Amino acid sequence: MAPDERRDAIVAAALDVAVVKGLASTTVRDVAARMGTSSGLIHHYFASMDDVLAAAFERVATQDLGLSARLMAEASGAVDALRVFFRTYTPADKDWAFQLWLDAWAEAARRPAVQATSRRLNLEWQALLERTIVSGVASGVFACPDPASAAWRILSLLDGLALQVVAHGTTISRADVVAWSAAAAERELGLAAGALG
Amino acid sequence: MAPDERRDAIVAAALDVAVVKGLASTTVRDVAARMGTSSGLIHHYFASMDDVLAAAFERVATQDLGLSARLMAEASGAVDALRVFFRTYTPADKDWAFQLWLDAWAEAARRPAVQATSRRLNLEWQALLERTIVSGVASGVFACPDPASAAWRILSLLDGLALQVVAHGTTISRADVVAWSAAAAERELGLAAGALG
DNA sequence: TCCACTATTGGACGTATGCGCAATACCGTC
DNA sequence: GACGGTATTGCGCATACGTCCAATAGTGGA
Repeated sequence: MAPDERRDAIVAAALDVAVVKGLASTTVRDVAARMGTSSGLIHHYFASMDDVLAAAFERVATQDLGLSARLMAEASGAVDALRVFFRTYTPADKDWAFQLWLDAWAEAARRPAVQATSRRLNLEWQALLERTIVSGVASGVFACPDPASAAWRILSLLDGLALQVVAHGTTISRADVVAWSAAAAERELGLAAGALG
Repeated sequence: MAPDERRDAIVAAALDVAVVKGLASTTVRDVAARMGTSSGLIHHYFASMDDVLAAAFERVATQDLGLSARLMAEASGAVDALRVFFRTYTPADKDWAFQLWLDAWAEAARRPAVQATSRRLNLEWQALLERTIVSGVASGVFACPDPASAAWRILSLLDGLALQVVAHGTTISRADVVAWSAAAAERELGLAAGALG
C-alpha cells in the first residue's frame, strides 16, 4: 500500500474506533485491529498516538467545516447563509461528531497535537461566521458593531447548547438548540424575530 | 478512621489527583497513593471508579454552585445578583475547575455516574439563573418572555466561551468571556447596554 | 533476474489498569 | 482481658497500554 494511502487508512480506522470508544480511549491496537494489520505499522507512520488522534479528529472537523462553508457560499445572501449555517452545524444524525469535539476540548489540556488542531478548527469556524456577518453588514441586512465578537458569541452559544444535548441527552432538545441560538443571532444582528427561522 | 471521614478523604484525594491528571486518567492507585493507603481500600467504599470520579466532580461543582447561590442571595436585587453571577462563574484562579467540567462532559458518554452528576449540576445552575430572571421580571427590572430558555442561553454562552479560554488558551481572553456574555444577557433581559458591567 | 528499499510483521518490554479477596490490624463492647 | 466486627492491607489476576525493534515480505527499478 502506498504511504499516502496507508496514512489515510490509519486515520480512517482511528476515526472509526474513536467514534465508538471516544478519542481518549482509542488505542494503537484498536486502530491496527480495525485495519487488520499489526500495531507496529501505526508507529511507522505516526510518531505518537497523540498525532494519530489529532489527525483523526482533524479529518471529521475539516470535512464538516468544508461542507458548511461550501453550502454557505452557495446561499443567496448573508441571511440565507446564516440559515444554512444553523442547519448544517451539528446535524441530528451526527451526534458522534460533536462528541468528538467534546473529547478534543477535554483532551486538549493533555495532548498538544489535539489542542493545536482543535484550536485551529475552532478559529476557522469563527472566521467563517465572521465573514458571513461582515458581508451581511456590508450589504445592509445585518446591523452589528463587532462582527468578530458576535461570531464568537453565536458559535459559543451553539457549542454550549449542543453540549447539553450530546453530553446529557434529555435536558434540552435538539430543536431548542437551533431555535434558541437562531433567536439570539437575530437579536445580535439586528434582525426581526423569526428572520432566521 | 470513621467511614464518613474516610469517604470524604477518598473524594478529596481523588479530586487532588483529578485536578492534575484530569478526571479521565485518575486511577485507583493514584488516589490510594495520594491518601497514603492501599488501593483496595477505595473499593471498600466505592463500588467502581466511576462512582469515585463522579463524587469528586460533584464536590467541586456543588461547592462552586453553593458559593454563587449564597452570594447571589445576598445581592440587592436581581440586577446585582446577575452581576454577582457573572463575577463568580469560572473565576480566574480556578481554571482547573472548568477543566473538570470539560472532562465531565466528555466522560459523560462513557461513565453513567459522571453523566448523572454533570447533568444534575448543570440543571441546578440553570435553575439558579432562571430563578434570578423570574424575580427580576417580577420586580420589573427585567423584560424576558421566557426565563427558562433565557437562562439556558446565558449559561450555555458562558460555557461555550469559557471552553475556548480553558481548552485553547489564547483564542479569546477571560475578560472577553465576561464582557461578551454580560452584553448578551443585557440584550436578553431588556437591559440597557452596560447595565451589567 | 537480482538488488535495494521499505512496508509490514509480531512480539518483547516495562508499566499500567480496575477489581477482588484472603489475611491482618485495630477498636469499641461486654 | 477476650471477642466481634470492620477498617485496612497487600498482593494477585487478567488485561491493557504506548513504544520500540529485529526480522520478513513484497515490490519497483536497474
